[in-house]
Amino acid sequence: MRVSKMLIPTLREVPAEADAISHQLLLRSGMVRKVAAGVYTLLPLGNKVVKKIENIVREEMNKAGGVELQLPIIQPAELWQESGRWDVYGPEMYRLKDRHGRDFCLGPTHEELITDLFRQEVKSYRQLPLLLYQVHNKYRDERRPRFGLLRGREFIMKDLYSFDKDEDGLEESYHKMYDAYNNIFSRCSLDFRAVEADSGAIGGDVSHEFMVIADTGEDEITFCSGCDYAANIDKTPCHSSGEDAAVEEERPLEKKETPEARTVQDVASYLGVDAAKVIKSLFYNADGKLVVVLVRGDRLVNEIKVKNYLECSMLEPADPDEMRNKYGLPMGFAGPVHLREKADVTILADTEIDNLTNAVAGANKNGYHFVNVNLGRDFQIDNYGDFRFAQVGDVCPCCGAPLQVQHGIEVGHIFKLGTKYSEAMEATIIDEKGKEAPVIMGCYGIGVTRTMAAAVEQCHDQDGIIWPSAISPFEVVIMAVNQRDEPQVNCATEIYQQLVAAGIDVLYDDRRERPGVKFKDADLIGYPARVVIGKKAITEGLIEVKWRSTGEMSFQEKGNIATYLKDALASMM
RNA sequence: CGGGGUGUAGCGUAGUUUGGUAGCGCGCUUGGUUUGGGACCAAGAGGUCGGGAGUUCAAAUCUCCCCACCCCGACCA
Repeated sequence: MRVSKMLIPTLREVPAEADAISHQLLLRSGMVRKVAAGVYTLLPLGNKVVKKIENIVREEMNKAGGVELQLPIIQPAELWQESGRWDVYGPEMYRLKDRHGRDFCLGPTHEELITDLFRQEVKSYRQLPLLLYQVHNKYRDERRPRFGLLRGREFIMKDLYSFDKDEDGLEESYHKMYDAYNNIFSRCSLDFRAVEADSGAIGGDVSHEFMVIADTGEDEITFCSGCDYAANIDKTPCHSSGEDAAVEEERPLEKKETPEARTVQDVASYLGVDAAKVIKSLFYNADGKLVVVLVRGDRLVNEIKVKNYLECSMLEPADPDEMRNKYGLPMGFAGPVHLREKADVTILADTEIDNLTNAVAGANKNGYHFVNVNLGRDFQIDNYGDFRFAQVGDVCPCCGAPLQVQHGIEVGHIFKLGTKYSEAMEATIIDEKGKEAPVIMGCYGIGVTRTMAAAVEQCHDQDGIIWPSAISPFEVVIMAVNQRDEPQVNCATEIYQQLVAAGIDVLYDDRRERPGVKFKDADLIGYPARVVIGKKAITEGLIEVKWRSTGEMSFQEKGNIATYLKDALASMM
């Protein structure tokens, strides 16, 4: 392909709307353009990257026994009503009506459609296992699309659904996908990690996320320095570190004035104590019931753990006005002591609260805190539990070694669904004994466009993108220093044709631009290899090759160039 | 949805406080010179100043309403 026939609108300056580095570079390198918030056009180069990722995904899915099909984007409401998700999904789902007033949605996901297809077409265990997948657009009206392609409202996803006759079959399908996902992201040359994850609203008990490691990632993951353990921080269990506070004699409860000290930090510094000595009391509305969660002042409440413990469908911070007006509990000064006298409230305490002696807690009076608060003597709780977020240095739940924390971008997520959808939608199969039972399902997603953006987040420098060769829009860019110099042009054309013939994905920058412009664009776009035809090529038959990732430059014999590039690129895969 | 911010040519921006009829850099077009890291000279084209209403002799600038986009939070298979 020649640049003169492409559309590669590179930008010299960073568009003001882009903050995330991948967003900036994808715009500047002429790969994508924004159409609306979270909606993007893939320009030729961006489209090519997407196709390369999709092909890797397809190859690995097919290798694992997957079969590709394509489900519609427009989906009838009836199927969603059947699964119960029409009412549950909320405003994130794009809903529309046809001319007859019938309800439809733009598919945010495809469990309903695949389950519907399955129940109509598959009846017998003999047809299982079945792994069906598609690579298609998904639509989610995110409250806040952000970071360019990392969180869009329209995006490309590969989703595969597994159908098995029993748990063992599901286990096998799940492992096939787990392995395939590892292969996919390895082939994309990404630094990633598979981590245990919360299965969330989709249901099921086992779930893994595939995280591309990047400081800018929205997710946090914990991993062990001593063993293989790795998990989403939402899911990481916290065990007591064993470092019980030094045994201290309980001192008498005392109320102290702490004007304007609302945050743990304020209170701790005002009273001159460590934040870990303060009991943080966070009030929640859990399906309409008031709940307070107590954690140490230096800890954060993990609302997912609270929600899972309470088995409630809604958990949100209690309304400060209601707290004050209805119960007389002032925000910032509320605490567990004498709390029950004021409100009917469930009191949950993180396990670490048990270790506190002579702690500090809000006095439920504006401008006051209690000091020397002791559990049992001064307040009671309903239950202990693990309600906090893990932190760096916490003990690994598997081996006890200290945990590390990194940020990541979720590019893949695999779930065991079980019978959630097959039961709701009566997708059953006949087993060996002639008995009818709901089919056992799993679902496995990869965000394709997100993977492209994640790769850029991870692979770039101050000059631009550094594509891993497997997903680069082209493997090699070739150019003449002077596109008006006939010998150079002839030589460049000749080598370009050689490379094409050798099966290398090569782009010829045949623009009559000055070399600096073409060099800058090559660096910005990030082709793995750059071939330059200069004077030396004409006088000595030596061709310059420069590698984007290392900056390494060398001269190759004109006759060897295709072989050299082919070998070098192969060794990078 | 709450908080904050920004909308001026394709991109980046000045001008807004203190109202006087829009400027700069890059890019684009034409001609010429140049050709190993975003060239130079000359001549040009390109703007409903996000939209609407209002105040005023006069609005990019002041007032009100709306919209879009970005950031933080909440939310999220």
